[in-house]
Amino acid sequence: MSGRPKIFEEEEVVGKAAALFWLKGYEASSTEELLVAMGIGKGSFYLAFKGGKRELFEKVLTAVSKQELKQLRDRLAIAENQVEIIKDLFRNIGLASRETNEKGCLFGHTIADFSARDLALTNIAAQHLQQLEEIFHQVILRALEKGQLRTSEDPALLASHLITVWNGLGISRRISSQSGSLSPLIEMQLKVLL
Amino acid sequence: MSGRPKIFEEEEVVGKAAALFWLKGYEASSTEELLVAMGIGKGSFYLAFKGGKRELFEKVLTAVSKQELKQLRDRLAIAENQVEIIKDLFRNIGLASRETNEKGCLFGHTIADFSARDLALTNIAAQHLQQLEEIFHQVILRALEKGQLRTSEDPALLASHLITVWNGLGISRRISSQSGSLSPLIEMQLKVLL
DNA sequence: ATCATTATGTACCAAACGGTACATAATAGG
DNA sequence: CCTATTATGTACCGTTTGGTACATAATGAT
Repeated sequence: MSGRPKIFEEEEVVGKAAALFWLKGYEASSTEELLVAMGIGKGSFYLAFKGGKRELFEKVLTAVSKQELKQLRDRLAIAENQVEIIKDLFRNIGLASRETNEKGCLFGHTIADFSARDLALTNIAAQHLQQLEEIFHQVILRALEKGQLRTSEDPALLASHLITVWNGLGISRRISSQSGSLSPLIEMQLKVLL
Repeated sequence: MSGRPKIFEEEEVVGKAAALFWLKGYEASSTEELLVAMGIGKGSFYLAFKGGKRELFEKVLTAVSKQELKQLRDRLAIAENQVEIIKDLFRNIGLASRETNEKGCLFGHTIADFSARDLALTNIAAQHLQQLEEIFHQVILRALEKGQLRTSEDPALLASHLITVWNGLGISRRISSQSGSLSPLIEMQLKVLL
């Protein structure tokens, strides 16, 4: 039944590859570098990921998406004031370290990179953003019901707007000189959630 | 003094290269493809652009930046209501064709691509956005003086915010299904300029 | 112990990449 | 018309790329 044992777990090496892709982008991360980062050899890699680098990136995208969405949903599930959780999501961009900020948003980056040449990957990234938008939407709707929010804007548009700002900040954060410099901007931007 | 005549103008081929870079990004545009798009051979190319592909891209960035900023400044110079010009800039994203939209924002894209590996190119793109932001800033200040604008937000922050939205829309437009679908969102976003 | 099975590391490879070398062509000046 | 000068096209090249082939190692089952 079972031969030589694996020396790695897929989830783990996908995570390590994610860090590199996130930092350097797809093309600029060579397979060699990725193997070093993942700590496995070519033999193991191409056995586990028959589709090579592209399949790896696809798995990275879905894994990161799943993880980020779960993390957010978990936080929302136990929160008294869900809107504050969303706001904190944005505030954290302002507070994050320089290294974290230089990574920007993996999904925005992916769309920029691939929208002209790989529909499948673009769709995965687009879907992530759509799901994030849907979460924003639901939070806004519930907050309106509870009277925690007194905006007169269309909740769906408001959610779209937040995604726009999210993606925009994903670029701004990459070129913001110091950690914290985006905070005043973000605070202003969050006034749409009053 | 002068030998064999050139069969191309630098400005012209830089423009043609820009279209390809803009559509496909830096890495995905091979030198071969670029040469075809520009309509010149390797000999001419490497004579005119000693720095090769990278120098070409740098010239593309500066050329597009210069052109776009000039166009905007010219429009502002003859406008009665400058704020409307800025608003139209955003509205045009909503109205643009699918092909135009798929190009997204060259400068945002460049930052995403290069911020982790090429400071010089990143800076050119960042500078463009800063100049755009400065234009927004000035327009807002003047509109406030003239009483054309009655916002209580800090003009500098407002300009930063507009750049954020600009960059965010640069991503959204790449995945928006149909032309025009972003317009309601953009109209809502422009309410910060009241 | 041997065998089937699965994983690993290494040697190897074809293709594409960006870039160079160089022979040749077209102009202006003398 | 010859020469200096500049531009062009083509043949070529070294590297790097992502990827494959294969011999070998480690396990469970019999």
